Amino acid sequence: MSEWLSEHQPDVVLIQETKQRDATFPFADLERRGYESAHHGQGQWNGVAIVSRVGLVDVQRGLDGDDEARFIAATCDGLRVYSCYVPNGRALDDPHYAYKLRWLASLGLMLRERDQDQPLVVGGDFNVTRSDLDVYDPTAFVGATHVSPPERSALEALLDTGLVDLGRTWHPDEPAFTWWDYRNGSFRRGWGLRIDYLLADERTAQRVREVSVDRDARKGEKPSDHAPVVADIDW
DNA sequence: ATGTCCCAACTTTTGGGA
Repeated sequence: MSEWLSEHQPDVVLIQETKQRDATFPFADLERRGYESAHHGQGQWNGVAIVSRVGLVDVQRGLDGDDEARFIAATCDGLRVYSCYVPNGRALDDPHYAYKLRWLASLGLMLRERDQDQPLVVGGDFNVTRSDLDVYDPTAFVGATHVSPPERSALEALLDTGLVDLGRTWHPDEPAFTWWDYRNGSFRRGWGLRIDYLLADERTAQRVREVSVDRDARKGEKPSDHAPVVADIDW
């Protein structure tokens, strides 16, 4: 993480699956590097954070009615940012899948009720593909989560509140995968999914210069199974 | 198509979650 910060010099970072309590989050290390942090931790699972070197105020932890650490919001230099870790769902007949749909609906309600004049970037691990272009082999996902119509509709409903999918807008024809399973040599074989998004309001989207997926971060020693989605915004 | 990784625990192996 700190190597990645040094190399890329981001102003704001949205992190998911920190998998720790607030007490162990490296606030001090990040501060030495010039970054303020807000963390909403839980323990072994979940955990979300926002790290910023351009200010960090008005922190909101948790989604209304949710008791898991999957949402944190803050304002960084006038830009409102959400860091979201959408429930995985596990299987279509698992209670966790119903929880996933409820969670997405709850985020959708919050987005519908927001101040539309407030510049906003909603980012994170959504655990949903928007379309089959986001899936390395749709036949391998028949009957699985991450591709089902209810999830995709729920994701589309978020965009319908006036948000732009920056990754797909800047890369309309290539998969731009963001996640590869640790198993099966999936990364080497190109078996990925695009499930991580940066969604911006239309005015902010117009100020975006470049969007990329940092695939290099998926290589090397003990990588995350996700690669960061990076947006360069002319702020 | 299920080959990894990590963590917790009634811990030295197993189960669960991603």
